[in-house]
Amino acid sequence: MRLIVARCEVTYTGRLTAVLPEALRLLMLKSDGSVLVHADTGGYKPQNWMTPPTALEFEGEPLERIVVRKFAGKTEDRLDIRIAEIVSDVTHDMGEAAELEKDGVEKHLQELLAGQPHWCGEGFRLVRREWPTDIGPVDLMCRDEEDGWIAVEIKRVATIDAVEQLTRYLDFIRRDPAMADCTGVLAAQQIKPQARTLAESRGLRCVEVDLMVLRGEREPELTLFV
Amino acid sequence: MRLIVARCEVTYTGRLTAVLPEALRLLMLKSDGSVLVHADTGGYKPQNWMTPPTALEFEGEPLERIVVRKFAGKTEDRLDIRIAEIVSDVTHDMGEAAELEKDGVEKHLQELLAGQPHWCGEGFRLVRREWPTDIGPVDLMCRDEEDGWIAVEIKRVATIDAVEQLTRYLDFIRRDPAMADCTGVLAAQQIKPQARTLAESRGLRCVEVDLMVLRGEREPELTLFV
DNA sequence: ACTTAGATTTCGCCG
DNA sequence: CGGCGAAGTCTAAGT
Repeated sequence: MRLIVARCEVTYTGRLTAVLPEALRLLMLKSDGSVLVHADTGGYKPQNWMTPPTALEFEGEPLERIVVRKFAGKTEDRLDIRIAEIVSDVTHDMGEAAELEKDGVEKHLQELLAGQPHWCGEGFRLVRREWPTDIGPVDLMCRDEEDGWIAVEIKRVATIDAVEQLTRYLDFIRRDPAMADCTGVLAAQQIKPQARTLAESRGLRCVEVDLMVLRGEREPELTLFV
Repeated sequence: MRLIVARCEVTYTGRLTAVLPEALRLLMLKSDGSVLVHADTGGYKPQNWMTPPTALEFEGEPLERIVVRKFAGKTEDRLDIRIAEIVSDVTHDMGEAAELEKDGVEKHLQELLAGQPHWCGEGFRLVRREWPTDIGPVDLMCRDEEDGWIAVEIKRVATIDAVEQLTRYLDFIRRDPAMADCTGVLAAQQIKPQARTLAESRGLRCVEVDLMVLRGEREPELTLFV
């Protein structure tokens, strides 16, 4: 990884046009071809960047210009870095960094709900996970106490997109006469109000689930009015 | 900005739990409180990070541990960096970096079309931008020469999602008897063929607009057959 | 190569 | 402060 601290002006042309006026910034050139331009503020995002694969071109001695090119389809993306002054320029061999181990993403929610489908609805039994349809798999397919079919879409945060997704699945599932009365449940850690509005306007049930409760690490909230 | 190249192990707990095994990485500590952990590969994204506002805690001399805390509502987010070996540790005063000037995003398109709604359709007058519905605001609400209502959805690149979005808005708008005959227009710099097909099958008009023409920097194309 | 869906999405705007 | 939608979203997985 090459780290250059320099006073520079950066121009991006591609999907849009963007110009960064001359200022002191960090240029991060990764060994996979990534180029990131970071300011001292601005948080997570680089001010400008190019994702791999890229072709780099260096001009000047000392360095005066870096051109980063990418051939993405018909249009060429280009990052043009004009360097006015170099404050620091170091290269570190960092080798291979181990992968990130994550826990708590949507997949885990699906695993937990598959094992305890009653959190999706009273008396639900799991038929199978990743129930296939012509347009992709539904997260869970369940049956209720009256043997009715229920397709369950699981999200960490459910937005309107999730409602559309579940609606599409149901459209296809119901084409099978045996499942014409299949209903839908949207299960998520958090359901956005507008997603709930849309879901209920389409007759889809909404269930908010708690990861801690699913893991048995917290008691479910008591129902005050029975 | 403080740049530390170090062999370290990083643990994140918050919205999920993630562990990075010990390896050589770049730690970027920005003056706004951002902390980014970058590997030499992996492109654009940091392997781990925390966005401002944060509280940093340093332990050991030489540095052995950095704890980054964030108080986001009810749950505390925490990044725990355990440093095994420091390869480099430098701080640069980068001052204020000028803002990024972007050009060609959807907002500009909406501003320009709001000022010249006739590009969306003959004789259109703007009623308001960001017309509210129960499921979110429509980009433009217009009336035509016969005082008919038209909802306009604006996109940089219109895909099927944009058609679905406009359809949803119309479903809700038309529930008001006074607007039951509201029609829809999809306006975009580029309309994908499948989006156009779906839109027209639903009776929605499609308009491709040219940013240069809207700005008056280019003459509109002549209509060959009048 | 293209499409789809997830993401600790992040970010900005408007209520 | 929360909700919503755009983003040069990025990225990984499936086709």
